[in-house]
Amino acid sequence: MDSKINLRDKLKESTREAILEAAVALIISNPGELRMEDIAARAGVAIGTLYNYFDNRQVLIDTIIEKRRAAAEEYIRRSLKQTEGMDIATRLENLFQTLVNFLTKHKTVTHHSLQLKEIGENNSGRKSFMAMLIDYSMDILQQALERKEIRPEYSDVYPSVISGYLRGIFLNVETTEELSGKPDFAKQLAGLFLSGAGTGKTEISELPENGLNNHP
Amino acid sequence: MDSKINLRDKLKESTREAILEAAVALIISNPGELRMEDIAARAGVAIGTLYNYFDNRQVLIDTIIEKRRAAAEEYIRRSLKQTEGMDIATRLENLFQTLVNFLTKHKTVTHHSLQLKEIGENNSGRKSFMAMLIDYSMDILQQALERKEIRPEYSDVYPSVISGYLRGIFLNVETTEELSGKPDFAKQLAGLFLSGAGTGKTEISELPENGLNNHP
Amino acid sequence: MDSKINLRDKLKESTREAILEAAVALIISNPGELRMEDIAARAGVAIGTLYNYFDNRQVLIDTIIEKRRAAAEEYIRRSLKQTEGMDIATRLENLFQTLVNFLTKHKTVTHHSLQLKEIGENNSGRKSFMAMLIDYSMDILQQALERKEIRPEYSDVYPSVISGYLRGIFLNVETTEELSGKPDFAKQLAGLFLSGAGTGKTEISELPENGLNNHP
Amino acid sequence: MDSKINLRDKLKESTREAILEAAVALIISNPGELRMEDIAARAGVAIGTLYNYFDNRQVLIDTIIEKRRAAAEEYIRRSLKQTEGMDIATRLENLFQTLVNFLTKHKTVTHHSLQLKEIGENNSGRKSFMAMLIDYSMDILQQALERKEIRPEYSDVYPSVISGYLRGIFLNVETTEELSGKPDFAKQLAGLFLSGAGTGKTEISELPENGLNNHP
DNA sequence: AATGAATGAGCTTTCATTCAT
DNA sequence: TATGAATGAAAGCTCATTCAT
Repeated sequence: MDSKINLRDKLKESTREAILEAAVALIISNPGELRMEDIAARAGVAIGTLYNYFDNRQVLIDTIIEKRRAAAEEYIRRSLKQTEGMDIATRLENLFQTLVNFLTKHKTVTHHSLQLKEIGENNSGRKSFMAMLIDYSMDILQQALERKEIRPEYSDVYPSVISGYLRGIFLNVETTEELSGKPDFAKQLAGLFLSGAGTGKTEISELPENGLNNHP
Repeated sequence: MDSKINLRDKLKESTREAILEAAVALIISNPGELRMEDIAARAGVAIGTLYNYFDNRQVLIDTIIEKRRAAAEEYIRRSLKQTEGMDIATRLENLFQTLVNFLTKHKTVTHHSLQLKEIGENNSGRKSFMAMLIDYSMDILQQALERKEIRPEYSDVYPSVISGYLRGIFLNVETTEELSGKPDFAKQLAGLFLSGAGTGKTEISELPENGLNNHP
Repeated sequence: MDSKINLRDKLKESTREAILEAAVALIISNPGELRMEDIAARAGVAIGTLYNYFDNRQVLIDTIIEKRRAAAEEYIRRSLKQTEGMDIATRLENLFQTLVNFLTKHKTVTHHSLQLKEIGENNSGRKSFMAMLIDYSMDILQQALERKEIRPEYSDVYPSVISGYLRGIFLNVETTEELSGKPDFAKQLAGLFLSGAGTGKTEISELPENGLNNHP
Repeated sequence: MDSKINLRDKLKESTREAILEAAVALIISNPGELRMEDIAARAGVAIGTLYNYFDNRQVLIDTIIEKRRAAAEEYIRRSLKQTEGMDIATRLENLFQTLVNFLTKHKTVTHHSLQLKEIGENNSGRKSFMAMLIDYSMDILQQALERKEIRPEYSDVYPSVISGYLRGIFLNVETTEELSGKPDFAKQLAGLFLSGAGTGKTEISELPENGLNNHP
């Protein structure tokens, strides 16, 4: 009787997973549309079954997004632990590389699940995923600032730039068909961030001066 | 007869504009929903009239996005012309500042029009807007490379990083209530890009070496 | 142009009426079920058209009930005015007869529309229809009491008994196929109410004494 | 073996009772809705179990109504036996008082079970309950007629009026919070029925004449 | 006998689009 | 050209009923 219950629970869990997988597959093949009927058909169950596992469409979508986010967080958290206390260059490279690795593995799903229009309607979508990444980044930068590994005069723009880098990685993985071929991508990003692109031929004018006037 | 036709065209054009303006107003007030009936009501015309000017809903949306993109392009093109031939620091700062200015002025509209769910379904949305910006940026970087103002060894990541900076600007404008207050934002971004964040305390390991092993 | 608008309004009104009539017909043929699809089919319009005239199913139903109630009230109010100030026998007979007449005319519809399960959910259903009738009856009895035409010692039960009489009329009309045949029905009701059924052979025991003990 | 079967039957019967009680409880708490799932949950059994005892939902509902009706019949039948052969005043008062007592005890259940929308769909609902009461009343009146205790000229309206009185009692119990307080209610009803409300100030015009003309 | 996950017909409601006036 | 009532496919969701375990 005990094994019977376990078996039933297992079946139940696999139905639930089948539904989620079907939904994910549909999101990938056609993001922006996700009909309950299609999910049911793809999962090989009746429409009513969907509602035995998820109260409504939005809950199903939120579940997918949250699972994805939790997986990403766990993946990244474990990876970043490896470089705890190390220097900024190492940590930054590791962060970038970890994100590349994760996105490469879950490319389309993560990308598309983050594009669902419903995302704007709950708070556990893109914002929290990015927020998590930025939080980790800020921790790293904070430590580096305390260790005087990075220049304090750019503190104001670090958040924007780092979030930009992260988004740049998203974009890069999305648009790059071949996942291989750019093994140094993360290292280069970290290097560029730390050492800058300039060759010294052109000096940056002092910061306090206000530069060009752009026309309205 | 000729002037009559012009007048008629002008009238027609103003109805068209009224429709577009109504749609934009609605997008701002409630992105993610855009009903033809509401657009017609707001524009003060009948639903049928919408279809006299736009074949269908998607065409109307595409028109809004394209207008926005074209306006941005014109704005940015004219601004960048001012720094043609100048040094990379000046040009980059100008590019960033121009984008800040444009986004600040058209904040909500650009932001929301880029969020419409329909965007994912055609190729003339965010991608083309970003693509335009990246194209301009690449021109600037290409010139800088030729002038040896920036380091060639990071060539591979410049596109990602620059698109990251641009996205960082988007994000910054979106989340910053006060448009003033960070007058040096663009200058700092340019400075960070060119001179780097590092203080030299930590050296970047040589590029060709492959760094950390992230767990699968 | 003016006539055009009028024509359109007229058409619109007739569509509205057609929908209501279709719904009423369906209620009669099968009370307890009322599908929007069937209403549309019977009215000869599309489902969407129903929603151009009524926000939702419940509003449509409420409209039917309210129309019926308003018609009844108007009918009864006008009829009762004829006997204002007359003696209780005349007024009571008139009230009963009026109700008989009205129900006979609108038999099934009134009956069935008052049975729709949705009635319990709004306050304008059976309760207000009966309440209206009882109010009118109480006015009549009150006047009779003041004129000493009826006995004050039964005051407590008049409301119950009168509402019972009214319900009895409902039932009688419902179950009587032939509307003719009982022309004296209302007069007899009034007579029975006023003069009682007893022949005097059996006296009613004095009121204050408490009668039989029923088993629990 | 025989006792084993009995035990099994008894167990089965108690499950059956649990289901019916659960359904009744739900009807009371929310008449107009009665979901099989809720009944099962409340009864502490699985949905499938409901179908082991009742072929379908309608049968379950009919069973509840029929049980209620049978209980009422038994209650009333036993009570009326006490006054067999007595005079009309006593018997009528007893009938009314018995109904008051029964309804007071089972107020909500009877009330609500008679409101179920499904009632309209079968013939064993309100009609049969009322029909039973009317049958008993008619027996009483028939005996009174034979004994010349009541006037034969109103014979036609006695059924309607009696059913009206009975309905009046229903209404009175439904709307009266305090069950006590009107100890003479039944007695007064009987008195009013037998002796009439009139004081003689106004005579009822002779019956055969047709009264007022109501407008169509 | 009991279970409860699975079923799917059926229902309400939405809204882009059409077309007669 | 402008109008807006009519359209109806499409979607989300419910719940009585079934049946393998």
